[in-house]
Amino acid sequence: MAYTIKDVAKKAGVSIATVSRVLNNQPGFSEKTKKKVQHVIEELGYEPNAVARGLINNKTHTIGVLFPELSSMLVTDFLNGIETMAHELGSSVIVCHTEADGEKTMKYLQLLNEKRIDGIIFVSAILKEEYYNYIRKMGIPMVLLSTESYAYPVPYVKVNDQHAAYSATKYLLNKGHNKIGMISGSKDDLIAGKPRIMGFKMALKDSGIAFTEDNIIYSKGFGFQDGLDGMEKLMKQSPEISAIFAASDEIAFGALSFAYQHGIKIPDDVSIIGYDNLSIAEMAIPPLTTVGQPLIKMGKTAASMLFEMLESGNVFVENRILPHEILERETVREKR
Amino acid sequence: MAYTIKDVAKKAGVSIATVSRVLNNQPGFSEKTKKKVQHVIEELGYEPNAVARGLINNKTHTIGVLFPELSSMLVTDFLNGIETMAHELGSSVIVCHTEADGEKTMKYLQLLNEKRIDGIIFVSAILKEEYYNYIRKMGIPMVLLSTESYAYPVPYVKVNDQHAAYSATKYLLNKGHNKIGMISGSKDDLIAGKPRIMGFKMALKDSGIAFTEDNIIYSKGFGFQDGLDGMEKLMKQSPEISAIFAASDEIAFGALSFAYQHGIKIPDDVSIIGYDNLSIAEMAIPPLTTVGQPLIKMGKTAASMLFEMLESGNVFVENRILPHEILERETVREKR
DNA sequence: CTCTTTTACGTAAACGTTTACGTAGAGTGG
DNA sequence: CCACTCTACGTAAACGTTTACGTAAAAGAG
Repeated sequence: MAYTIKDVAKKAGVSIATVSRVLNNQPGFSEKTKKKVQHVIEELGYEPNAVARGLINNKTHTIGVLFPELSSMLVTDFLNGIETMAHELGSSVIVCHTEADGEKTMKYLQLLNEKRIDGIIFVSAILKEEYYNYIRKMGIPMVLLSTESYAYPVPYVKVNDQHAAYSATKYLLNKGHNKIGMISGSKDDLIAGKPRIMGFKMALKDSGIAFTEDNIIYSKGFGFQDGLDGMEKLMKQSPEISAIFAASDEIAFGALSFAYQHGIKIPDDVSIIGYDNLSIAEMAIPPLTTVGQPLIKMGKTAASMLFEMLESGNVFVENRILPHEILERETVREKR
Repeated sequence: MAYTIKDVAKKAGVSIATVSRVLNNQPGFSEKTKKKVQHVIEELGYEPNAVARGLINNKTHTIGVLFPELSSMLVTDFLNGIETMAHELGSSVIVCHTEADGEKTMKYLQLLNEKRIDGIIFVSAILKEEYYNYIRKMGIPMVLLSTESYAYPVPYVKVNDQHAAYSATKYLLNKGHNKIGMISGSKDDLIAGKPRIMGFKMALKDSGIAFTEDNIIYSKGFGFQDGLDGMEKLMKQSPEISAIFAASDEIAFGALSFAYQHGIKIPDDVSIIGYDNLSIAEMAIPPLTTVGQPLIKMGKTAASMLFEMLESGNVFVENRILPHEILERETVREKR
């Protein structure tokens, strides 16, 4: 069994209170006893028990992160950012993947509650009433990452999807394209679906280009297969378009693949711009032009916000809208 | 503040011992009091404090996972498997990314020790003496994932890299190629580097093909850039080869990209087989033929092993060599 | 030199559980 | 109806810390 504070106290010939004080740098000990205690600690290799500390301090220095899925490539970077910042601030991260399943999510929340974690980061999913109420009862701070809640006052960090989509579309317009299509995610998705569609439409409108429903494909999700299918439909439905805005990089990969399989040259025949800037975007063939979210930074920011709330005791903190940027690579070409 | 067992006891008119007994289904209470207690629990929404439980039971139902980096695409699937199995078995997962930094790793180990986690999964990195000794002192079980230790008796789960590399090479040979190159990782990497090189050489030898050092490029790591550079060197150095074994999928992507940029047709001019079967392998252009590791399954297996050790109290458990498989897609072609 | 303040501790309670032990009452066998 | 065994509890200690409170000695003020 590992040594306890008692062992240290006994060996150093002081009380456990004194040991605790030097451990936590609280006033009330002389330089001499400090040296003595530290020496014993060193000698025994004593390390304090965070569980016992957690019990009395009501603080576990652990936060929970809920992802809908661990397979999406977005989460890697988010997690990376969160973990880096959390560790920097002295906390550990427990990951949970809910598979976008309400029941599973509630089970996880219960587990996290029992573990008495300090805070929650909720990623890329809709914050249902049930979740919100439960977390509220837990009485710990929460921040949303890459999602937001219209119903509840929960701070979030995101990019402005509508602006970003607007930028992407505008970028294509500026390259001389005027027949532009979009492969969007679900139009019922209020977080990642609708705003991007809105941004797309708005950019067209602002450029005086008529929008027709034929130019947009609504897929179910934001995955590779959706891109593959979406591209097929779009090409059939609107063969005249010369550029496409894909609502995610994975969709763009699907579109790229379909194009490759059917002899459509990218960007010669049609230009494609993606959304996300996943690490593999630059590995694509050809390297994918995309509007990038600062994924790692977003993760870091979410973690910082959480710790800010933790320290200040505030239940709310300012939302953060991080800037997107367009990464010009090789899937978009000026229209001749 | 959340309710405690005392609140439940008082409200139910029993002692805390009784509440604890019904919570843990230990004998010593009547059906009637059980109902009564459960009713109060329901009513208050009481949930036990896992921290207090951890303190007295010396078990936190939490395991730690150490990754060298969270950005590699392998970890997503590993983590997915680990988290799924751990959760199934009632434990949470704390992720740590050590950035392959010894000092950082030790810091993490110390943190995990203080948190009194139940076990450790150590992924894709060399188990240094320092780490091993420390974990040993912690007195908790550990399993290695996608790595192994020659120096210490630690159970691991892996695929047989040498066999897998042999299979990959053999696959190319069977397609009629006899000038085969390899872009390997570091030859000093005893886990992922050397065995794959050995398998490659052995397959050539068994087919009676002379091996020349010109046909192999030793890169530093297993990333995209390594593939890009490696392909360039290889093409310059040995233009006669018709097929390439890439020691990782990311390397293969790099090679694919270089080929694309320089008008080398894959698989018409040269065939490529990768290693890993990352989820993006099938999104490549063209879809990447590769020898696949069952990544998620490996993660699950590692977690199962850890829990087996935890339950049985054994310090050791059988190693698991999981089968690899060749995924035939479109980057390898029969040689005319 | 005396009185007060400060310093440097020690003692013990508290955090929320589990569990060994004790005990009163019910049930059982003869 | 007695002796015994169960059953169904309650009491209190323990897990490893932190911290409020008490106190003796040292330091400082006059």
